[in-house]
Amino acid sequence: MSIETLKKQIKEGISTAIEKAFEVKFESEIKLEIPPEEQNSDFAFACFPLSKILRNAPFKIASQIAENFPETDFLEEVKAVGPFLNFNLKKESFFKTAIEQILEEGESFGSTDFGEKQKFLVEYSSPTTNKPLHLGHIRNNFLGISISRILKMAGYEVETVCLYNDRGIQICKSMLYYEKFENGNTPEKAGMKPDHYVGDLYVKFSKLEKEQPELTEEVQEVLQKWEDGDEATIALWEKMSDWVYEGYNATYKRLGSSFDYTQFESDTYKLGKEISLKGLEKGVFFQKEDSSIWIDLTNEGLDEKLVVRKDGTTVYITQDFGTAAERSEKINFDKMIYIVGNEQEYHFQVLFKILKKYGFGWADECFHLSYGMVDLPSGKMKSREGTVVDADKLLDELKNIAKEKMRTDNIEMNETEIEELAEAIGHGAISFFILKVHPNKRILFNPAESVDFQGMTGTYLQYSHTRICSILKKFGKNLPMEVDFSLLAEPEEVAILRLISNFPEIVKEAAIGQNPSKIASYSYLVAKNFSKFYDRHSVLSLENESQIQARIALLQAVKITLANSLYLLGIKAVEKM
RNA sequence: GCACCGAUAGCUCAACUGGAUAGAGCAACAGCCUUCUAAGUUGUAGGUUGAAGGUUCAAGUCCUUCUCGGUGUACCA
Repeated sequence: MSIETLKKQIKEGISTAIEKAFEVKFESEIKLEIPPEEQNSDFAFACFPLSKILRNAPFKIASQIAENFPETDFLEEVKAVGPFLNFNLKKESFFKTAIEQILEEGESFGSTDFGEKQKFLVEYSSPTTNKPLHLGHIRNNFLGISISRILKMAGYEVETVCLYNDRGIQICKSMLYYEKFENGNTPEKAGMKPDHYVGDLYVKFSKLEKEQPELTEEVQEVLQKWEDGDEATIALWEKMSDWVYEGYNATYKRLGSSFDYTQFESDTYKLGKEISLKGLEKGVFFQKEDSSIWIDLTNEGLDEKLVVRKDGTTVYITQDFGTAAERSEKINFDKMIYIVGNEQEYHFQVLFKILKKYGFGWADECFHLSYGMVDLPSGKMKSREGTVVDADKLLDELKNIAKEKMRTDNIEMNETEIEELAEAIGHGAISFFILKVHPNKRILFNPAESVDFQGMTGTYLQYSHTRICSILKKFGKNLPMEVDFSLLAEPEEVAILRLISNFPEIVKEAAIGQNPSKIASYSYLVAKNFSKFYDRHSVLSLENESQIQARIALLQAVKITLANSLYLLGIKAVEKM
C-alpha cells in the first residue's frame, strides 16, 4: 500500500462511476488535483474537460460521478462542489499509508521511476580559468547541483560534467603579466588564495593594457606560442592553471559542487577541428575562397556560421563539437543538458543545429537550460572593472553574519561545530535565495538587503528541521511496531499529511520543468505547516503515550520530507542551531 | 531592424502548466515566551496581474498589437 495506490484507486473509481452513469467506456488519463485549502479535502477532480465528451454540464457530471462512485473502504466521502469533485480519505488509513511509506523509504522518499533510468548528462559550472568564481557562477553551480539531484530523484541516471575553458587570450594575459612583473612570485608568498592571485594579475593587466596598447600585441604572441606548443609557455600555463584549479576546488567544496567528469577545452578543441574537417568532406560544411570553413544555416532560419578561420585556428563554437562528441562516445548519454546563462541562447541554437546536420542523432536530446543573469543595483558585473561579487567573499560574509546572530546560550556546541553551523547557515541562505527564483528570471542582487535569515529563507527551513530533530531526540525511544494513527486528526496534522504525501509529485514536476524553485516553495510550505503545528500543539507533554507516538511518527515523516527537499536544494539539514 | 526572455502588493518572489475567492516573505502597525529552540507564531493593511483587443464554460497563464527593461544578432569567449 502506498500513496500512489490510494490515488490510483480514486482514479479507477472515477472511471467506473463515469461508465456507470453515462454508459460510456472511459479510458483517458484522469488528473487528480490538490484542492485549495478552504475546501478541506485531500484530492480533487475538475469535471470541465469531460463536458464535451459526455455532452453534459460539468456540475451535473460531478454530481453523477459522486452518486455512482463505487463503495470503498478507504474513502470518507466524495462530494460534488459545483463542477468539482472533492475526495476525502479516511484519515486513519491515509495517515497510516503515507507515514509508513515515508518512514520506510527514508532518504529515497520522493523517488519515482519517471525517468526510466535514462542517462541524463548535466553540464554545469564550466568557468573560464583566469579568474575566481563570482556570483554568476554561484547561480550556475546551485542550479547544477539542484537539477542533477532532482533528476536523479525523478528516476534518471545522472552524471555531471564540468568543462574548463582553459585556453585563449584571457589566461595569456595573466601569464604575460606574471612573466613581466611577478618575478617568480607564488600565491603562497603573496598570501592569497591561488585563483584570486591569478585573477588579480588579469585585472592588473587589463588596467595596464589601457595605458600601453602595445601589450595587446604581446599577448597575441603568447597565445601564438601556446598554440605552437612552446615548452616554456606551456609550463607557465600549466602552473597557473593548476593554481586556479586548486582555488576552484576549495570553492566547489564549499558550494557543494562535484563532477563525475571534467573536460578541458585545450583538449577538445582539436577534436572539434577534426569534426569540422570531416564535415567538410561529408559536405556538411563548405569552404570559402580564403579557405575558411563555414556552415550554411540559412534554411534553418539562422545565418552562415564560421567554424574554422582561414589561418586554420578554431573559434569558440568549434570546440563544442568536440566536447559534445567526446561525451557521446565516452559517456553515452540519453539526454544532455547544458546549464549556461541566457546570453548564450543563440550559441546553443546554432550548436544543436550543427550537431544535427553533421549527423549526430542525439543532438535532438540536447537542451540548453538558460538562466537569467545576476545583476547588481549598479548594473552588470564586470570582472575587468572589478565590480564582481566574489563567491568566496560572499560565502565568508554570510558565514560571519550567521555566526553573529547565533545564540549559543541554549545549545551546547564546541568551536568546530559553531564554525560548521555558521557555514551551513550562510550557505543555505544564499542557496535558497538564488534557487527560489525561477531560472528564467534575472536576479537583482542587492548585497545589503538581499540575503535574509528570516521569513521565507534557507535559514527558516533549517531552523524548522532542527526543531523537529530536537523533539525526536528528547523522545529518544523507538516507536512500537503498531502506531495508532486514529489519534491524528487535528487540522494542522491533516494539512501536513496532505503536503508531505504530495512530495514525489512535486519532485516530478520540478524534474519536468528543470526548475528547483518548485522545490523551494514546496519545502517552505512544509516548514510553515510544521511551525504552525508546533505553535499550537505540543507533543512530548501529552498524557496519552499512544498519542505521543502517533505525533512522533508524523514528525519523523515531516523530518524526512523536509530533509529530502533540502537535499534537492543542496542545503544542509542541520540538527541543532 | 530582427530573435529570445521578463513585467504580478511599496520591495523580493509564488501561483499544481488553462481551473475553485491571485498567495507568501520583507518593510509598517497590533498581539503571543513559567510550556518540545521566538532565526518562531497570530492578526491588520496592501492588487484593474505593464496597456488594449481576442480565443474559451473558464485567462496572471494561450493568440495579436503596443509600452518598458534585459539579452543576443562576431573570423570574442
